[in-house]
Amino acid sequence: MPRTRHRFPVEGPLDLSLTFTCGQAFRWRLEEGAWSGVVGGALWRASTDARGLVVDVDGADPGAEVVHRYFRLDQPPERFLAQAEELRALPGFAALLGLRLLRQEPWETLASFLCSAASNVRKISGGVEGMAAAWGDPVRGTDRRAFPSPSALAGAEERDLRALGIGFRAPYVLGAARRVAARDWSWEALRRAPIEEARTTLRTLPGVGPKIADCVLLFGLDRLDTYPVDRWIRRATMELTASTRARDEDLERWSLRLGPGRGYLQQILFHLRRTGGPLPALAAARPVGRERRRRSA
DNA sequence: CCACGGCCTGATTC
DNA sequence: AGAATCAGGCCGT
Repeated sequence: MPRTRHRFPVEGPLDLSLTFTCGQAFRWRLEEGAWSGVVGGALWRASTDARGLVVDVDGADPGAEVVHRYFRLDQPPERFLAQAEELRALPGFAALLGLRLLRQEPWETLASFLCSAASNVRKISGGVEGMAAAWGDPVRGTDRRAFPSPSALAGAEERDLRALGIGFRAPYVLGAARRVAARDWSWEALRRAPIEEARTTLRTLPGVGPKIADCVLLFGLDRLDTYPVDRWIRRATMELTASTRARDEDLERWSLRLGPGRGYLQQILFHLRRTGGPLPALAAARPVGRERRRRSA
């Protein structure tokens, strides 16, 4: 079986464990000391050594450039911190800079996050892996399968999807697969569209609201100028700004100050809040949204 | 515009 | 133990 080894020097910290388990991707697992995951039609095995990142590919090799881009090695973390001096100083923040935002395939990202509503990483992974097992093409030389195409999934029966444990999300995945498989759907157009237009288009898909639309843009369409507001980010941002009555929309507007790389910061804040508990208010904190006016004396 | 309950299901909590 | 309760939302009312 074909196997290709790619090596890359890495600028800045890289923490594969954090990167694969932080909840942006769902098909990576630790096996025999290396992280292995299916990307496209091949099995990748990733590890680090003193010289940087090592990726062994089983199956059709996509080429070094594709692997390099997948790991976003062209954009080291430092690049995203220019407008986030205050966040850098948060306890525990610096240790998370090894988290890298992957560039994933948009359809797989969409299907995965459709399964994320009121769920958790473990359960989402089960659903995603189950879809691959049932409708994906085998990866030669391995026991795993590629994530199925929209048209492959569009032909599935809802009960078979439900059998994977994704529950009420099954019709969303099916409906979205059918729409995306249609001729008039274009991921490339979405990549180039103004951000609001892209969000609006994504939200026409069943099961896609503001949060999932932003996740697809952030993780699947290389749009780091998004700030998906979920439960955890809501809490984190409210605490950072000392707010009590902010709407998601207000929190998102606040995030604009974090700059065009705010999506990366969002993922770090997500992990920080989820694993570390409440965050301290920033020095310059000012409540956002519909706070009651302080009565003047 | 806002608030609320329902939705599958499995893990955690009481 | 067996019954609530809760999860990285969305949708309809």
